[in-house]
Parts: sequence; structure tokens; C-alpha cells
Amino acid sequence: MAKDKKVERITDMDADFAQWYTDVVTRAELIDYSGVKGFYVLRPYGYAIWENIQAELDRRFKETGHENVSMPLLIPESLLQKEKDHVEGFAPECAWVTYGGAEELEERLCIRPTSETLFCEHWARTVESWRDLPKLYNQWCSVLRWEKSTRPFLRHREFLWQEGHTLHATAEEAIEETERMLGVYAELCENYLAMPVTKGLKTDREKFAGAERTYTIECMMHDGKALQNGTSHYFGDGFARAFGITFSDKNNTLQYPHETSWGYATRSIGGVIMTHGDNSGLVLPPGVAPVQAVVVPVASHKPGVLERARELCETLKRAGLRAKTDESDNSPGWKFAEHEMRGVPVRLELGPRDIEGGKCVAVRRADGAKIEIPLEGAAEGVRAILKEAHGIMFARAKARLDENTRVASSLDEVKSIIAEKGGFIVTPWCGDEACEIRMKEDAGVTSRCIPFGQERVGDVCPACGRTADKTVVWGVAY
RNA sequence: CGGGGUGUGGCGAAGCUUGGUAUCGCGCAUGGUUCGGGACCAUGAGGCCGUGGGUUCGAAUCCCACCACUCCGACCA
Repeated sequence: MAKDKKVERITDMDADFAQWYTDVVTRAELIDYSGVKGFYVLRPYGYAIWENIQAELDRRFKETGHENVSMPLLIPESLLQKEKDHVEGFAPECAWVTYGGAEELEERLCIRPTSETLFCEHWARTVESWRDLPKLYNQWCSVLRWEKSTRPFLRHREFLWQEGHTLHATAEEAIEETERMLGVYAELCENYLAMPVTKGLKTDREKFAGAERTYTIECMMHDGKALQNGTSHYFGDGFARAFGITFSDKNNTLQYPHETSWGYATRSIGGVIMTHGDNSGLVLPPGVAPVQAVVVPVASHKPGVLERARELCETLKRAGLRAKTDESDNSPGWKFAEHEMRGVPVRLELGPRDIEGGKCVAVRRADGAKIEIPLEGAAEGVRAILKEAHGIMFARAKARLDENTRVASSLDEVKSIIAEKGGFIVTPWCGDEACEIRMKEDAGVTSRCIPFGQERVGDVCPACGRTADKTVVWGVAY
């Protein structure tokens, strides 16, 4: 029946994971390339995933008291220069505007790579009293970073994200905020994207330019590589001092406030693809799938079939599910393959036999299970299957994370694990950056995080042999 | 930024060595027959051969430069 040579096949993921990824991203119509390197078109299906992530996050931000704002796109060079570490970190990736019309500008303007400086400048003007605090701001926007190598979703030069920026009277309050927002990201990942996360702190070497602490959630992809999927930063009062943000406390003493920022980007969509996808294409978590259930009428030319398919779809929509009917004139087999490739969590096949029996055949993308559900109360049936799908996907990803996280006690062991198996490697660490560099040079791994809930896995740093009091998760990162 | 690969209708390829104005499959449009795992017939539309220069009577083809994509490495807040 299948005529393979006519079929646009996607590359086998075990043969060439990178090519598989590119195939999925383009054939599922998530992304199109543009004329400029690193700039991509997010097509409707890809953008819809982002909109769903956005809606979930935005709701959580508002529940935790944040307000949305919009900051300028351009940053004067002098403003960017104010915080030394920050500018050093970002300068190599800045794109500059130097002309307005035909006139060369007196001061060149950076297209924002991130907006800390803009928020700071604004707060320096508007914050005066402890009564003005905290400031809990967020903005949805795109930023520009002139990356050298680019890949769809994983590393764009321009990417969509949200950046939260907050200002607090005390360090404790700011740290609490930083940890709270990391928790929001982790919750979204696990409960909506079905991606288990490893939460922790970045080492000094890996932290954000200008941050005192950087928190991260790290996810493991299908190929065992790590993807940083959301970070939050605690800045202390460093930026406040650099930008002259002060407030009068209750005792009328001038104080520097403490600042945080946190971001979550379209990169997470790449994470979803590489966590759940398989050789048939995308597998989308029900929580963010643009279409959660697709109704495929079979023998749609026969009287009543199309009508019943539409009715079924309407029933699902009324119940709050994202559903659609595929009324295209492709063959049913073509539609099955197509919607699988696009990762639709549930397919509902409805033909004359089903209508006669008052049921339809549901096929779950995550595991291919075929389940007959009665047309009466179909929404509940679909909802249950979606819930199970999420559970199956999360469990599978969690099992992979657990199976591919290995403890090592020597550098040789780290090397052989990464060469033969990949994944995450957990070791003790003395805390010396030199050892971190050694791990990178000798074994090719970077520290992903110092995980929360430090579990002791040994007493000796594998790189230097000295006493180690920290535990670090290492890996090869995207 | 260094090294490799690629660039020909929307997609995948042939043509390039040996210069003569582009071929095939899929897709697309229209009509018809089909329909439970990528159906079929008929007719038809669609190409500045990545871009710019050069050589030549003549360039998809030869030469130079650039651009983009892709993989590996470096870098990556």
C-alpha cells in the first residue's frame, strides 16, 4: 500500500539526530528559513505552540503579581556600558544601529540583547521610596544576539522570549523571587511540556553576565545532550549601584534595592521536539499542542460521515478542547501519517462502521494505542486519553533522564561515560574553576548545574583530587 | 571565526567532466473515479539554474568573489 519512494521521509533519528531535528522542524511546518542567517519564520503551527506556552506563563506571572510592560528596542551604547560585567558578556553579540535615515548617529544604538539596562534606567528615574517597591515587571518581546552558529529554535539571532525584571527592598525578598520564578518555569516544563527538569545553580563560570547567582533548569534531550530551558538571576544590588537606583527606607535612609531577572524563550520548543519526537515526527505534549485532537473522517463521501465528524469536533470544542476536522481530500492513510508527523496527541477515526456502532477509534500519538471511545461523551474520553498521553510522555522522559544520569569518581570515568554513553554525569567538585576548565578540555563536558538538594556522591574532586564539598551535574550542552 | 558538504520550479534529484538556453519524480491547479495506514486517471500551470563579476559568438556547465543552508570544532549571556 505504501509507496515509500514517493513519501517525504524524515531521517532516522538514531542515524543522524541533527538531520532528524531539521527534518521535523521544517516538514511539520514549524519553521521556515529567511534570507538572513539565524532569523527564522515561525509558521502558524510553530507560533501556535509558542502562544500556548505564552498563555500559560503569562497567567502564572500575573498570579504571582507581575505586570507586563514594553521597553524600547534600542539601547544607547553609554547605557549598556554602565555595568562592567554585563557589557563584557554581551558586547561580542551586539548588533548596532548607526544610521537614522541618511544621517550617521552621534551615539550608536544597540539592538537589545536583553533589557536589564533599560529597566535600570527607568527605575533610576521612577523609584524613590520603599513604598515604590517591589517592582514586578515582565515583557514579551524579541531580542537580538549575533550568534555565530544558529539552529532553528535552539539558537536564533533574533528570538522571542519573555524577560521578567524585578526590584526589591531586600536581598532575601529578591532571592525568594528568583527561586519562585525558577519554580514557575519548572512547573510549566513538567506539567505542560512533560519535560522533567534538573533544577540548580550555575557555577560562576556559567552564570549570567552581571549576576550574583544564576539559577537554571536543565533538561535532557533524546540524544543525551543538555538544554538549558529557562533561567533566573539574582543580581544583588550591583546593577542598582551601577545605575544609581536608590530608595528611602522607612527610617529615611537611602538604600540600594536588589534586582532579579528571568527569561524563557522559544528555545523551549526545540526542547519539546528533541525530548518527545520520534521517527514518525513530532510528538506534542497535550498541554501546548495547537491541535489536541484531529478528527479524520473515513469514507467521507458516504452520506452522514462528514456531518458526524463535524459534530464530533464541535462536541470537543464545546468541552474546551483544541480540536479540528481534517476535511481535505487526501486519503485517510495520508492524513494519519501527516497528523502523526505534526505530533497531534490524539487522532479520532470516524467511518461508517464507527457511526453504526456509536463510537470512534482514538489513536494516541505518544504510544500508538488504539482505543475505542463512545461518541456519547466523547470529550471525556478524549480528555482522559490526553491526560494519559502526558503521563506516558513524562514517564518516558523521566526514565531516560534517570537511566542516562551516571555518577563518576574519576576524570577517566567521566571521559569514558561521555564517549560511550553521553547523558548527564554527576561528580563531586572542589569548587575551583580550573577543575571546571579541565573537565571541559579533557572530557568535553561543561557544568550544567549545582543541583538543589545536594546528594553527596563522593568526597574527592575528579579533576584535582582535592576534597570536594559540592556535587555538580555535567553534560554536553546545546 | 576555522574545516568539510550543499545550492537547478514548492520538495527531492539528473544535467556540469566534454559550454549550444533545462529533464524526471513528488507536490500544486482543474475535472473525474476513490477512501479503515501516505489511492488513481486525464489535462494544465510553474524555473532570473543562490547572487555578482569574468572568459566566450554563446555559460546551469569554465574562472573569481560573495551569500545562504548544513555538519564538525571554537564561542555562546
